[in-house]
Amino acid sequence: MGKVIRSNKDLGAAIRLARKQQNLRQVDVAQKASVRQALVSDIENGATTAKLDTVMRVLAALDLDLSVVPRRTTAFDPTEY
Amino acid sequence: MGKVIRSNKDLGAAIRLARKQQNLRQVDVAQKASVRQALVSDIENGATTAKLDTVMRVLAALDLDLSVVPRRTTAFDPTEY
DNA sequence: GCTGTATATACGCTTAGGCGGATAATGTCA
DNA sequence: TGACATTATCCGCCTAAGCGTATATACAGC
Repeated sequence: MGKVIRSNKDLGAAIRLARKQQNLRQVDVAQKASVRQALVSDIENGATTAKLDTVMRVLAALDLDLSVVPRRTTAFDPTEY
Repeated sequence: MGKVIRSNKDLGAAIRLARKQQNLRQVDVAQKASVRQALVSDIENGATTAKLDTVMRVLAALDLDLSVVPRRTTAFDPTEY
């Protein structure tokens, strides 16, 4: 299911993708999350390792959730795809 | 699957649970994550809104991953439990 | 009780996140 | 190409995350 995040780059990519899919501008997301447009830009570009707090607000603005999942060491499982 | 995180409290609980299940001390996790024991304590108690960066390191130390998932608005689905 | 182990707090310090505000690039389209 | 919309950067500033170190509780087991 969800996209695994292991770096700020990963997070930025996931956020940008979700934002595009919803046809939103950085300003829109920023407003919903109560942050500046500049910060959304930074996060999407992986330019800052934001605070968890901030990340969750931005994700919420995109109707996304953060989730903790066991790190998979198992082999590729085709039934999951 | 994974546990949804919407606050630092949620995160702390998830981390503490995982740590206990692996019979690890805060010191052990701290070392693996290259942070102080005191910080692990703070995070587990939701006392600080840590940086995403730090959170990921701690989770990695517990063989956990952070994941972005769509926020579920759907009704309760018994097949998932 | 006492002793060792684990977790929670404290203090001063450095670093970096996020702000307001503005501006520079970049894209887009008529 | 010009006008507009969107995104990327920059400034100074303030706050808090995280550090090192140390200590204070809490939690065992004997």
